[in-house]
Amino acid sequence: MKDKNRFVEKITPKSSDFSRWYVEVIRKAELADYAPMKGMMVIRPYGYAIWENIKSLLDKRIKETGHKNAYFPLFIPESLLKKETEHLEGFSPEVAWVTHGGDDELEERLAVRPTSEAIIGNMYSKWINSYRDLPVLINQWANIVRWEKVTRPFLRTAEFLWQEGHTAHETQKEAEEETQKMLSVYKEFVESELAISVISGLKSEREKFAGASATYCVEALMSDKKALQMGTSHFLGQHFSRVFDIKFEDRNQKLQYVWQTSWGVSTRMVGALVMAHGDDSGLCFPPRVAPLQVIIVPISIGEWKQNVLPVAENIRQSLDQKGFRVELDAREQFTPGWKFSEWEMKGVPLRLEIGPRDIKNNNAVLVRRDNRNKQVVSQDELENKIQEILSHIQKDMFDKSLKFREDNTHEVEKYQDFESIMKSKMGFIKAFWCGNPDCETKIKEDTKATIRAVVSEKEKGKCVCCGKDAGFLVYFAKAY
RNA sequence: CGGGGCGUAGCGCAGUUUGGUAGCGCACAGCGUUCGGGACGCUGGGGUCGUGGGUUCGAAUCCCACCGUCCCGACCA
Repeated sequence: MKDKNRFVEKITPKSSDFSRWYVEVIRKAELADYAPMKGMMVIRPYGYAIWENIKSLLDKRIKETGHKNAYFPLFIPESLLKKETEHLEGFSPEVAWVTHGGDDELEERLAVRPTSEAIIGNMYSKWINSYRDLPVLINQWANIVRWEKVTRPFLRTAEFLWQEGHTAHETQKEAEEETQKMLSVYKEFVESELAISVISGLKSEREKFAGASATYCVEALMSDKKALQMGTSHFLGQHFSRVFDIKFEDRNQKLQYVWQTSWGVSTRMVGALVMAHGDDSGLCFPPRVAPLQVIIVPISIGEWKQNVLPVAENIRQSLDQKGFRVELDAREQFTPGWKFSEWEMKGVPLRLEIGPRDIKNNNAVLVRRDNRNKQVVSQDELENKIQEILSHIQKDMFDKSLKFREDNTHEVEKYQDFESIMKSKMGFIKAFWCGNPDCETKIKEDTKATIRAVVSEKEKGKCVCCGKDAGFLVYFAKAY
């Protein structure tokens, strides 16, 4: 009887059906819900809080590296988008068009931005005249619409939130350095705040951004051993500046086109947190971005009811004042056990239990979400202990992610091994590639794996596919 | 966008084969007993059966179209 009830409440185990687990945990933890339009979701308060934390931490890093925020229009005239053909061809299948204003048909239809290179390029051509105007270092936080055919909450939705940086520079070298700089900002951000270990590198021609000279990325391995791109940084060369006529007079009084970059990360990050850290009990958030860092569960039995709650509330207040994200779950209709499971499912890093036993001894019990370790702590040293444990959780979660990535990265020389690993173990395959797109295509057709990142172009080896001399060391994986 | 599955109360489902006026568990509300790992009893509220059309005396059930969602392929942050 009790077992049956428990079964109904529980989510599908991650190990038995990853996709189903993913969708269930997102809905049950109230991160997001489906909207009535295809491929669109509502990000609920608990999910949005993670995005807000990501946003404020990343925004700080973006500003520290010299960028300023601005906002450009949601709509882009078709003629502007059409100026760059490669770019348009890359995006046209997924552009949403506005054709009417009120009842009147527009003379020129407007694209709902699938990305903002075109509108920003157009404005930069007005703003940039001299080398003295450079560099231009602008970032915007915005929503993006791409009419995707296959969607999944957070990972690929028709509308998503992101940050897109767009910079213009005097020299190629400076723009290339900017591209690398932002790539490393992303890598450090994902690893230190999201506690997800990533690889970074260059995209192949086939995988790169439409219109870019070079696309770099950070890629992580999710716990089903498929790869997820978590951020991109593009070196755009003078591609867009020629198209949008972004010219400046250089130090020798010659007219030049600017060198550009663009880079972005999106709400996909939230999906990555779910898939990288979650387990059969639900979500598990790293403390740095967790919506709640500490949940206080009072054990208030019988006559202790009057005594436990005030103490719990005092603890909540003092932790709150110290800047911890903390809540007290004082709901009477649920038992402590129920609350334990509930908050574990919602991924709160640390649970604080306080009951009659603890109050007698001036203690509290702290339980970690990531490894369930339990310890009794004196109420007098709660703050320090919690601070310490939270930082341990952050570190341990990253170490676990790093180990997972390393354990699931396979160095392969023979094509036969490549195929069998992709069929069974999955994960990253680190191998040599000759650079021929035909090999890339064959590998994709045979195994569904794609090149996630080129990590070195100077190594010497034999192509895992054709066996010819190869200069590229690359990571392959099945990707989201 | 192709191939397949699903859509019935907030969630999970039964009912559809064989048409006859909608049900179960959980959740929710009230009262009481409980509370250190998903408590229990009694009482109660909640449904245009995804949407629109058709067949029929009568449709959750049969037919058509559309929408949404999930899985597998082709395309992508």
